[in-house]
Amino acid sequence: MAASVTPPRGMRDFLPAEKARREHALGVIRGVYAAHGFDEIETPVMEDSSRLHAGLGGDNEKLAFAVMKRGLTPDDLAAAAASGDALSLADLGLRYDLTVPLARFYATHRAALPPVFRAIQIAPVWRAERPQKGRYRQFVQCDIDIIGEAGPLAELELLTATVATLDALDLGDCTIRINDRRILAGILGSWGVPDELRERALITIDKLDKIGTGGVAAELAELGIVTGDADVAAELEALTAADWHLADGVVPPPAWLDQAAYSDLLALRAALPDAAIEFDPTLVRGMGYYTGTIFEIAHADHGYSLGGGGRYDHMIGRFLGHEVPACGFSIGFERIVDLLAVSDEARPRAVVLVHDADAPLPQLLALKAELVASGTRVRLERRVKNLRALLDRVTADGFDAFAQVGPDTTDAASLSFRELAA
RNA sequence: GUGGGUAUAGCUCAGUCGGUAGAGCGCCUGGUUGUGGUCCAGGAGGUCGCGGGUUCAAGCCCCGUUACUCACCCCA
Repeated sequence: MAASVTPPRGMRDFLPAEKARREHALGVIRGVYAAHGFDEIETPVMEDSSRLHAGLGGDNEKLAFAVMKRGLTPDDLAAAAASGDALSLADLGLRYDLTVPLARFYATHRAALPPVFRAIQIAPVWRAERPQKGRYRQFVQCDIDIIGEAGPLAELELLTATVATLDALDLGDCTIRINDRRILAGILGSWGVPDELRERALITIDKLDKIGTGGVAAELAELGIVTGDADVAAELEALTAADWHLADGVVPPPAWLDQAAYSDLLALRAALPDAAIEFDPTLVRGMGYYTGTIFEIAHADHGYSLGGGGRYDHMIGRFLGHEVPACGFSIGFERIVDLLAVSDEARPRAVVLVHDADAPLPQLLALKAELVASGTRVRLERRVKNLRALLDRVTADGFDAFAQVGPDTTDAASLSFRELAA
């Protein structure tokens, strides 16, 4: 078997059934997002290499696919080899998320955009990771972002639209975990964690559900992140055991709790009483650019998240020169598409016309044209020895009925359709 | 980047103690069957992922390698 015909590692072809399923889901997501007042945009799959490596992507920057400059000379190669900087051979790269391109897009087009811009981006991104279940090297993200709104209205609209989308997709048992970077900063501050170690500390805290409070405390100590006499394990224990239902809060509030941030989260929760939203003071998001609220979609049946987002008030300033507040929420399309029940959406009747190999082409085309004109989806199939295999296949492909075309068939009315059992 | 598993026909997979390659489905041909969703017979199709080694003999044992896959790290 020739190995050369497989798609690139971690990237996939989609057969008709799977493609249809994906497009259906995308249609639902687009529809809900649009109904909530967001406008879809598109940006190139590549960005300048320097922009992708500006320190905004966290670890994802290391996973970026680079695109080599055209017309490289042996001198260029030698210089790169001498400096050990392979990235100097690249001037472009494939985007590893949709947020960095959006910030660049906004900086470019702000004059043509409303003061508060609500964007939809549904597009593939690329990361050179080792593929595994639920993880690919090319995958689609469905982002909504609100740029130019500093207040909680942005968070509320994003949460509302996302919850409505998950609902419309009929994904059972989803919970949205929320936290605020300011709260995390408060915890780290109370432990005396120096600024330069905070990102690393957050990564460790993020493992809480896997390695437990003791494990996190041990790792923090091991890495030299917490050196003082703070009893990290005990505090984490108390913090995870506390009843955080965002109703009245914990009384009395812990000393490290950022009251302003916490009040904001309480307000969000109160404004969306029907949504399954849970405050989790240990929720961390990998991206370094978040500045305030952070969200993550958890599903009861899966260890990984189905999406996430948060507020990133300083990123656009990196491109624009002055600060513009922004907040976004992303659904990981690949991770939800497999969870969807196959929906029997209303679709046009689809029929198969089985004809003999020597059937006159004008007859077939006329029959097909007549049915197509009436709004029916039509597939022509040449008769085969074993009809069952053919009928099973077209049934699986979603066709509803079939008819045999004979010499006496003059128009669609003279066809005798038999329903295909689903 | 670190581990484990897998690799045999177009597809899904058997292949015993090492003895020259098998099944089902699909495909082709002929027949059968009320314009036929049935059944019967026959046929085509395989460098056993790739490269070494051991052996009289390797799909099977050993070493290497590649791909796929699952998990870790990290992430959606």
